[in-house]
Amino acid sequence: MNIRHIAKQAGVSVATVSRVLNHPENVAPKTREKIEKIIAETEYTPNWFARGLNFNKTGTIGLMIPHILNSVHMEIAKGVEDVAHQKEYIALMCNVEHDAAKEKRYLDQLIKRRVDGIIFICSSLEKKDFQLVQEQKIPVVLIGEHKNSLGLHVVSIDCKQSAKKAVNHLLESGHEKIAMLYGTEPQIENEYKMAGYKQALKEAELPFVRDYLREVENTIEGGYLGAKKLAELADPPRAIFASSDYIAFGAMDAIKDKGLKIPDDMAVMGFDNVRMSNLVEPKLTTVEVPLHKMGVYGARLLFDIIEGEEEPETEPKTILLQSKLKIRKSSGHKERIGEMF
Amino acid sequence: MNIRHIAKQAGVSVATVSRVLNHPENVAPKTREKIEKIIAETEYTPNWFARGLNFNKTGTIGLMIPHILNSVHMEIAKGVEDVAHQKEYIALMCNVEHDAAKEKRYLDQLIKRRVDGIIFICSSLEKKDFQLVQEQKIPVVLIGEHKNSLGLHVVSIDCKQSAKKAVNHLLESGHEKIAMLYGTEPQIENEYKMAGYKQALKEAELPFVRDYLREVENTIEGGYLGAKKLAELADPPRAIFASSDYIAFGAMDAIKDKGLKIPDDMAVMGFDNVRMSNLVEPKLTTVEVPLHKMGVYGARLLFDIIEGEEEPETEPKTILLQSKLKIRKSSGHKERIGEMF
DNA sequence: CTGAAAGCGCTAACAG
DNA sequence: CTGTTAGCGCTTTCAG
Repeated sequence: MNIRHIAKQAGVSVATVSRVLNHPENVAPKTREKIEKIIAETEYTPNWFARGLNFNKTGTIGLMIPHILNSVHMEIAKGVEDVAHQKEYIALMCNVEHDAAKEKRYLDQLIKRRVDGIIFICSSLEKKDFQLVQEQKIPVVLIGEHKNSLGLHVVSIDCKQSAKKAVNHLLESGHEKIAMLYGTEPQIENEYKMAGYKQALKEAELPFVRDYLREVENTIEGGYLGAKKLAELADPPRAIFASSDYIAFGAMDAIKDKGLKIPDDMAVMGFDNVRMSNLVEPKLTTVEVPLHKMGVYGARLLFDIIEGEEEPETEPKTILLQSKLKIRKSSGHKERIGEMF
Repeated sequence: MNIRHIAKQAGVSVATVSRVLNHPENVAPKTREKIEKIIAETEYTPNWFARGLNFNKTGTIGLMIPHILNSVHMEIAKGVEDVAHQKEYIALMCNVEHDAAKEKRYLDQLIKRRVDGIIFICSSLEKKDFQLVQEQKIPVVLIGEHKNSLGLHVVSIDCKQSAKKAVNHLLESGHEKIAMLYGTEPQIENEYKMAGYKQALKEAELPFVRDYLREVENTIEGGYLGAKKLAELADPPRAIFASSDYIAFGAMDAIKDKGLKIPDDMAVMGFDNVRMSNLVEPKLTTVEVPLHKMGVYGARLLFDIIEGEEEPETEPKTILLQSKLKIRKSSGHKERIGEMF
């Protein structure tokens, strides 16, 4: 069923049918109605490839997701999908699994498929890969901090400041021996969080203890293992700042398994404020990150560029959103203030 | 940069270039190498639309996901993506949000884009929608039980039996007043789970109490609200069987808020065995569902059909996978048996 | 307002 | 082994 069938049935040329599809205003109402009727009856839909061949517009954006089983990333993805769907675009979600090679492979696919734009969530790609995309004039937006973001639009929070805020809260709650469990992935954001941790300690004039800083897999299991090691130290810390809630969940489990009490023996602080963080026991103090909003803002920015509102040569934008402390029981704050801020 | 540029640079015809791309064995080694070199240098990639126009094969499958923030669905999706990626296919993941209209919209898109196959996870579509797809000769696999699956390949567990098994466990643990909280979505599977619940009661010759059966949103919040109502009943149940772990999590939270002890005052049983289910307190007894495996099997089945191993007119297959009880503390089993089975 | 025809980039049958 | 050429289905000038 193609445009010629329709044309024949309507007794017009293919050009006319094409017109009612693309510029209906240039067709006489009578012929237009006739053609529209036939189109409806036959449920004809123009061949997508033929269309793409002419337009080089696909109504598709690419979305790189570090890991589709991590609800932090999926919250962001949901934000992107929400606006994409509303704009009648479709988002090709790519499950990158924190693997630069896989991300690169997906990137090639996306370029090949001529997507109209790409959003990277916490990408692990390097500058030269992004340049590849820019050469193709494909608009790009990064969500999450990135070292190589120069020249690219970015939507993010300030990881370093947020981490600092978190550690400061632990300090204010009376802790001095504070450890940090930071995830291997996403690498760059966690480096910034680590920097925030170190700076907070420094400003408090506390020594930096090498043993208190551990890299772990960014999973519940990673957190479990990391906290276990910390608890087994000769001089164990009294508080743990985890770079993600998942790590914190694992840490809490390990602490309990060691027979220690949270927060009395060891306090825990997470990062992200995923839905489960106030269902574990004790409820987890954490840093609330506006995940969904980041996705929405990122997508809006991308569509502004795609739809040409934004001049392509304009200065790249960096949108920095605010994080907030969510104070709950796990951090052992002195007063019971519920959820501050 | 198109095939003609390459042909010109190599001093050959476009046909020859096309050949080295598609049937390199039919090209003289010398010319082939020359052309391959130029292709590599110029980083030429054939226009995807032009290709699709000729082949009507896209290297893409559609994947309908009820809700991308629900890790149960995403585990399945991950299974699908794993095999798709390995087969060098790309999966268009569609976030349906339990909304039949949105699912239909996505379906139209997928058909328009000529995907090579579609996998539906717990679809809410009706028979006639599936017929639409079958008319287009697009292979389809359903993951999750479905009333209208006749004539379609299905990969699933037996929800009714699994639910029955769950309720039986509660019965064996000494409970008699057992309530059920079932999620609005995915509708059909939950109907089957409910049937299992009813049958288990019947076989135990226990009365069915209308108030003990509540429909709630399939979320933590839904579970919270539902359990709260149950706890406020004049004659409250002593155990709750939830149709999903998320509902169970919410229920546990509500029970605790009411000042009741789990499992002594009220036992809780979930369904799915999501990662968090042994991190809540007490650890949640639940039904383990082989989510990832379901995705893998579904995808394999689909690719068998796509790649023609499976004759299109063959009898539709139904692959039923096994669920298992995961017995933990929340159900209040008499003996401490750890995680049975 | 409508039709004829060129062309988008690629593939494959056909001839050589 | 390679080139010519006719499509694939659609859009869009250009004439009329």
